[in-house]
Amino acid sequence: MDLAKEIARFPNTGRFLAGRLRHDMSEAEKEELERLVEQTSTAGDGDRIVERGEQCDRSTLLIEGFVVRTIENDGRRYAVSFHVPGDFVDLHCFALKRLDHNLDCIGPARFGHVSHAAILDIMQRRPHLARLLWFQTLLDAAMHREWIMKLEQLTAPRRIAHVFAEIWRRLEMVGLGYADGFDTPLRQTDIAQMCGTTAIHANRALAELRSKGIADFQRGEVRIRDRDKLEDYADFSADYLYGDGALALRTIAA
Amino acid sequence: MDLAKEIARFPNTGRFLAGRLRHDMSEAEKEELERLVEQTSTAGDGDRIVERGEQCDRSTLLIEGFVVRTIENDGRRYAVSFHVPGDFVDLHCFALKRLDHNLDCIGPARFGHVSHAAILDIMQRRPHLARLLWFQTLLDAAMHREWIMKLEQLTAPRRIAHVFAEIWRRLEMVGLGYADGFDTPLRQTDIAQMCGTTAIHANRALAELRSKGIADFQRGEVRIRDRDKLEDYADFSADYLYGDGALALRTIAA
DNA sequence: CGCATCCTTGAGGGCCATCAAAATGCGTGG
DNA sequence: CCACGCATTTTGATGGCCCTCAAGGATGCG
Repeated sequence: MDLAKEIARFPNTGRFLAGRLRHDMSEAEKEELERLVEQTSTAGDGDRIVERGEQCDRSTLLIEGFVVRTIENDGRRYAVSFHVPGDFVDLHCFALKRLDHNLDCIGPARFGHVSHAAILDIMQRRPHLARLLWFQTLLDAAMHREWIMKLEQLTAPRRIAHVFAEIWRRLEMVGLGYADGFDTPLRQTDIAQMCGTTAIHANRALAELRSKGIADFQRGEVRIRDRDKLEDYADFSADYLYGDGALALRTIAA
Repeated sequence: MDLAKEIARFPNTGRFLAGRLRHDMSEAEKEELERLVEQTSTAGDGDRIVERGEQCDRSTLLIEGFVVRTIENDGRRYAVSFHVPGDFVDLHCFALKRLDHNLDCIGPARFGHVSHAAILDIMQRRPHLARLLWFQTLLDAAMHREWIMKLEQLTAPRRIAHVFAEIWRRLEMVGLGYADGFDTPLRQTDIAQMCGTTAIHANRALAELRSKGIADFQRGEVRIRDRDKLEDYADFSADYLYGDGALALRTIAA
């Protein structure tokens, strides 16, 4: 499957589950999904797309840009996950109705909106596509679990290396990675929030990654010479992303 | 809704979503769910119910006992979540097919088994019930997010207090909590693994909780005098459990 | 060129990991 | 009933990671 062609044919949804189960979608399903996007919108750096507790009757697909999920507490912000283009950032809102967290843009972003009524219709008419949607929400949970282990286990530099390894793989799956790294609007503060540390310590940890030749972060440009070295250092194994590793599945029933 | 009566009428599934959306289930749905359990089984302390990577074609409902989800790394075990009776411990396996983690018993437990074929059938025939199943898998994700924040933010004693607060609330929802605390087969080692610390430090943290009068853990018996004091100390708010807090929903469409 | 934002560096102290060892509780069997 | 072994819990001492307060440099924009 040629990803560039997919994106040309399906400008809003061409990256949905790319590198994962997109190959298991029929032409009809792809067209149906693309039609689900009733409306698109844009937002800028720091904009809040969804606020904790607000009731929603539609879900949001990230078409371009970066989004973080955050929870606020005592005025401090904690990031619990992040999203790349092609992700349905709040599909779980379909069943939860109110979210337990916020969705914030990092850098400019573009979104597609899908009403919950339309998703309900899909569930009944197209169970296979519905199951793929469910799958995507479970991917989020799998990534959460990996983050929990990462936080329980790794030191700050290794956590950052782990985040870099994950971002790089996920961007590659949707055609946005480079051979020697990736670009991101993330600041050091954002990285710190994703790794449960302070911006100051994140800065020192980044310096260490640089001096060890593991990853070079410079104002949003991440350059990595040796992927194995990075992934070894971070104790990273991409299985949990359900791409083509040990846990991958090729098709899904119904 | 009288929980004791529910459990008498539905011995295998009477605790499913109790305290959450069970009130939104029709009689027919409750009966259908109970019938889904084709088989039950028991297991003992330390038994592994599901192993990372193994392919499964049925899902498991925890009827009695405690279960933790673990990921192993370098011979060390990390707990990423836990389950109480009434939880579908591996419902996500329905869409993921292979799990990214293990499911281990803490103490003796009893399980019910539901085939994926039966769930698929439910999706088409009973979309409302299917959506409740989806909801339960998303609850897990919401709890994961809270754990991430907990690990990013709190010191070891506060993390433990947070875990206690969560277990207590969840046991209460399924009729297994007491006015002054709860009982659990968890050992100090298990608590340490859930909080990303060592057994030794967990022991000191538990001593601190005891001396501060926040919680008294003695060989699986947790006694708490003042719930507000505990929850304040742990910075715990039960909203994310989607019980009857700010994020709760009363009914779910379809 | 001034300002805001982001990044970088230094010093002191607290939380927690690690190594080591002792005490407690519990079931088994003599 | 007591001795014994085992798992679990408890205590002590040392050192490292990381938080905090503080201040100085770099970058980009109007």
